[in-house]
Amino acid sequence: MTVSRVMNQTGYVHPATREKVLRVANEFNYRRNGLARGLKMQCTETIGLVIGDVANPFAAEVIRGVREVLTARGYTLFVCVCEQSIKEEVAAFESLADHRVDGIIVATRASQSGNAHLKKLIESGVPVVALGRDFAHRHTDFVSADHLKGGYDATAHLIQLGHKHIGFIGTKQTYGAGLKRFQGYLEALRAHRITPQEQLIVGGQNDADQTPGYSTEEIGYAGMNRLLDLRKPPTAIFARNDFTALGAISAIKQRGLCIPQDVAVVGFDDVPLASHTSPPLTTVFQPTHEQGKIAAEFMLRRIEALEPMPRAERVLPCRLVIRESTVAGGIGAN
Amino acid sequence: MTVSRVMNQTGYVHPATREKVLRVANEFNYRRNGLARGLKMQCTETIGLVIGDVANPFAAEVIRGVREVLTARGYTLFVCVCEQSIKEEVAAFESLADHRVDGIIVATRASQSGNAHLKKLIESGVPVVALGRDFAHRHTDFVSADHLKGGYDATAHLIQLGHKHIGFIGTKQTYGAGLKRFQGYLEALRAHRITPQEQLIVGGQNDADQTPGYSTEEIGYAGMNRLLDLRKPPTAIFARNDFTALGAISAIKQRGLCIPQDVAVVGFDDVPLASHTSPPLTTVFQPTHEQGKIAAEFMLRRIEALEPMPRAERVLPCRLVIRESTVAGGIGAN
DNA sequence: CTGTTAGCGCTTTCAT
DNA sequence: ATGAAAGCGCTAACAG
Repeated sequence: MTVSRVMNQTGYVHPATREKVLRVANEFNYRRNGLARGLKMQCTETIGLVIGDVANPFAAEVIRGVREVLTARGYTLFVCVCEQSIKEEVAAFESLADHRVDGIIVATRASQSGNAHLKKLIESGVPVVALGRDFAHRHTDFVSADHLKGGYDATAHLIQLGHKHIGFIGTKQTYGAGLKRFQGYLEALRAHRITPQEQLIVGGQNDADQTPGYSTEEIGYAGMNRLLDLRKPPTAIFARNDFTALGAISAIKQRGLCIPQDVAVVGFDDVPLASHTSPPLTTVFQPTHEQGKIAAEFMLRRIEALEPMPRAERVLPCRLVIRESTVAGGIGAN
Repeated sequence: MTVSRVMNQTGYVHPATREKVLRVANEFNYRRNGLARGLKMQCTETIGLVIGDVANPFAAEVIRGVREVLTARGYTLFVCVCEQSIKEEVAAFESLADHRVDGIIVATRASQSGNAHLKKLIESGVPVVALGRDFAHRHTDFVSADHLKGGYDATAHLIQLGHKHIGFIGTKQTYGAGLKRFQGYLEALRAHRITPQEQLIVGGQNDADQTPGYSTEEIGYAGMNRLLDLRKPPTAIFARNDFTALGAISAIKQRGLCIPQDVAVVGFDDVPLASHTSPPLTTVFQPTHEQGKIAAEFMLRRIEALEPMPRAERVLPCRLVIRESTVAGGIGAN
């Protein structure tokens, strides 16, 4: 008991006794048992973050934002990665819940079974915040960027430059940010009286419930080649994310075509690399770090509220960043 | 007790009772308490991975490799990220140890204070495996790529192409992979009777004990500009990693110089993007995924051994990947 | 086949 | 200023 008082710096302990305790503790490499503590206290001061693809800069930024807020408040973040399948995502939920984290921030792509499981989790009393992922629940906060508007703006930008034949590259999805961006693309076309054309839309097969991963360079490269093989290839491309855009750029250059003169390209995310490609990539910036911070704040508020709180929502605006991959004349264009 | 038997599928339980238990458990959203279980069992079937910079593809690959092995054996991986400071790294160690993970894989950059803390951890009985990080301890396994030889090979490749004036770009370090690569650079120069020149070596200041982060495009870009401003700029560059190399490429192109004719560039890591840059980047591949797998295997072996095991070491070979940033003629060169 | 006892290491409360 | 008792939820070992 005295040891407990010394370790937690709580209650009165004789200075000499404290010294002795600390000395002996150090000598025997004593370390308090967080399991026993958590068991007694009914909280672990620990938050879990479930994320799909750590390779994506998006993940890194989210983690940074979340951590920034959590560590400042004395919480520890445990990140669970699940890139292979929904099964692993569910396993991550189970693990975190088993180990009694105080809350779970979910930043994976939504899916039927994932959502179902999440709902059970919430009903068993675990505070949950959804980040950039469709999930509606009365007791779950939600933060995301406005992917729909971002997709719309990117496409409208191309249209305003005079393009009418605009392709879309990216894994087809039934959920999530990718779908929203695609919908933005469709809406922008329709708003400008351009009929979307099936053959201008390419990407992986519809495997949303199988692979939580992101669209890659490979998909961009392969997709672009498919588009360039058309009798009437597009004069502009909206790629679902920057990596896919880079793959597309690679394919375009390989055919000796010029960007943006022959084909203009827009990406999404504004990864650090986007300003260093040649030509620098026009893209849509999303405030990832900010999303992480807000998710963490939502979570802490939820935990520290004694009673179940109503849902909080926050959708942050994206911002079109125009570079030389759509508008010629910059130094970096070639 | 009967509930415990049902949940763990151990011992004999009457089928009817089992049914009833499961039904009620489901109804009340029962979930076993991992804290209590861990407290009793003295193990949590959980491994911690401490990593510095998740933004780096290296991290993603390590995680994939580690996870692959751990999940197959029923362990859960908790990733702790610490990008800001050694202080955060130490906090991550503390947290993981407090929560009684069964072992800790450390993949941050080595540092004085980090190492000291790690030593205490090991002495308190936590199994530790070091990945790609200098750390010598009798009871700690070690796995890494051969960064020294990789750096040597990259530099030797440039020398064999006829270059004598070869620059190095990357944060200066006193520990870790970056230092090894730099040493490889120096050794290769000396082996070919070229005297290293101070002004050809650029990078951030020596802040190894402060920022566990990696060398970035910004450093590459700024460093390259510094080198190009010299009266006699280098004809070839070895960059500490691919991102730094990309920054350098960006700077070179911006001056209207050609790669590899005016300046040849070699990176390190072979990130997925390296084959998609223009020109495609010559770089040194390191088997990151493999390192993750081996680290996890070492860890499990160590955990499952009843007695303290002697140190195991494994240094994996790197492989030079020659592309058009050093040898002209490829399609992607421009 | 099921229940009882004890104890994992901690903290809250109450006594000294 | 320190200690004793009780209990957090679980499981190993032993009854029944």
